Amino acid sequence: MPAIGSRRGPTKGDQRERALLDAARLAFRARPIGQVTIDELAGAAGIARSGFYFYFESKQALLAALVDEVIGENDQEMAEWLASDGLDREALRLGLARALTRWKVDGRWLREAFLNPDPGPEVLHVRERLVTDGCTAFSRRVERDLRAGLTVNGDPDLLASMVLNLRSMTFATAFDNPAAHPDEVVVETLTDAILRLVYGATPGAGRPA
Amino acid sequence: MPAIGSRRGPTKGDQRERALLDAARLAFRARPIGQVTIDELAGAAGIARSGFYFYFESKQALLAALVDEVIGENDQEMAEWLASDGLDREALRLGLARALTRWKVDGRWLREAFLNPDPGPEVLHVRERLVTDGCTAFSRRVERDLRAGLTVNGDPDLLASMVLNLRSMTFATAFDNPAAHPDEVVVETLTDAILRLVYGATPGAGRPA
DNA sequence: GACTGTTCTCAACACCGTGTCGAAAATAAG
DNA sequence: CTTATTTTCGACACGGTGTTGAGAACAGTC
Repeated sequence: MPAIGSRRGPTKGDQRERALLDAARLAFRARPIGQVTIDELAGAAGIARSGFYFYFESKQALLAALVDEVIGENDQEMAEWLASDGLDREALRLGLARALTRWKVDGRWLREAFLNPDPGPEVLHVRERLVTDGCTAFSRRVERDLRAGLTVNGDPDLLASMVLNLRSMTFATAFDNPAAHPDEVVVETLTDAILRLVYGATPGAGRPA
Repeated sequence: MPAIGSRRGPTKGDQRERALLDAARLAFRARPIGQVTIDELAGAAGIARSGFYFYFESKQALLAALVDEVIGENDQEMAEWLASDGLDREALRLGLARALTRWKVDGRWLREAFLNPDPGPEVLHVRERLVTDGCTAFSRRVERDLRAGLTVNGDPDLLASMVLNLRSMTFATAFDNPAAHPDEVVVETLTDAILRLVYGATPGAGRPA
C-alpha cells in the first residue's frame, strides 16, 4: 500500500510491538521490572505470553528498546547547554529541570536501566553507548571552555562521568523521596553543584546582583 | 559449656552460617547476585540447598546480613574526617582512599546492594538505615562548620546525599573501569570535587604553594 | 475468487530456581 | 543412657522463562 517512502506502513505486528512497548513503560513505572511478568505485558498488549517472543527476545531486550527510545529525548534536553559556552547557568538549569520532570515520570525504570549493575547484556550495551556519548559530549564542551581559559582541576573525562553520575543519582533520590525537597530546590542546588564542581565557582546565583 | 557471657559458644550451626556468609561474599565478588544460586552457596558451605533456609530466609536476607557487617567498617573509614573540623583535606582524602580500596574488592555486590532500586525488603531496610546515618553524620559535620562561618549554598541534607551519591557512583565507575584512571587520580579528584561542592573552593591542592 | 508466501498466534512442553514440610540424623544437656 | 534441641535433607509444589511446531490471519498476485 504505502509506495511512498521505502518502508511499509504500520502492519498489525508493528502495532503489537508498540503496544508491548507502551504496556511495559506503563508497568515499569508502577513496579520493579523484576516483578513484571512477560505474561502480564503480553496480556496488556492483547496477545498470549508465547507471542511476546515473536517481538522481543526477552524482557531485557524490551527494556533495551525502551532505553533506546529515551536516548533521543535526553539529547534534546541538554542540547542547548552543550551548544553554549562558558558558565551558561540558565541553559544548564533549564536542561536539568527538563530532565528531572522526565525522571519524575519514568524514574523507576530509568533507574533500573542505568544504575543497576546487571540489567542484562542488551541494556548494558545500549547504556554503555549512551554513557560514553554523554561523557564525550560533556568533556568536549569542557575542553572548549578550557581553551578559553576556565575550568578547574581534574581530567575532563573523569569530571564528565562524575557530573553525569551525580545527576542520575540526584534525580533517583528525588524520585524516591519526593517530599524531602521541592523539585526547584533540587534543580537549583544541582545546577550550582555542577558549576562549582566543574568551574570551581558559582556565577550569578550566590550573590544576586 | 560457655557459662561466661550470655551467649552460647560457636556451635556447628554458627560455623555453617559463617561459611555461608563467606561463600556468598566470595561468589558475589565474581558474579552478579542474581546469577548466584542458593544451591551453589549451600554447596560451598557443605550443606544441601534446603539446608540454606535453616540459616537465612532468602538470598536477599543473606545479602542484608552481609551489608550489615560492612556498616561498621565503613564508619571506621570515615571516622577521622567526620570528627575533624573545616576543610581537613588530608583526613577526607585518607577516608576516601580507604573506602576505594574496599570497593575495589567488594564493589560488585556493594553496588548491587546500594545502587539497585529493588534489592528486596531486607536489604532495603538495612541500606536505608545506613544511608540516613551517613547523611546525618555528614550534615552534622557541615552544620558544625557552618556555625564557624564556612559552607556554600544548598541545604546540608541535600548536599550530604549528593556527596554520598557522588562517592558511591564514582567508586562504582572506578570498579567497572579500572583502566580508565589510576586509583590515586580518582581519589584526588573526588576529594577536591567534594570540597569544592561543599565549601566552594579547593584548599591547598589547586595551586601548590 | 483461489494461490502463495509471509507474518503472526498460541498451546504444549521442558527447564530451572525458589521456598515449604516433615521425617530423621547429629549434637548438646542432664 | 535419655531427653531435648539443633541441624540436615529428600520430596514436593509453585511460578516464571524460553522453545517448538502446527496452524490461523494477512498480505500481495494472477
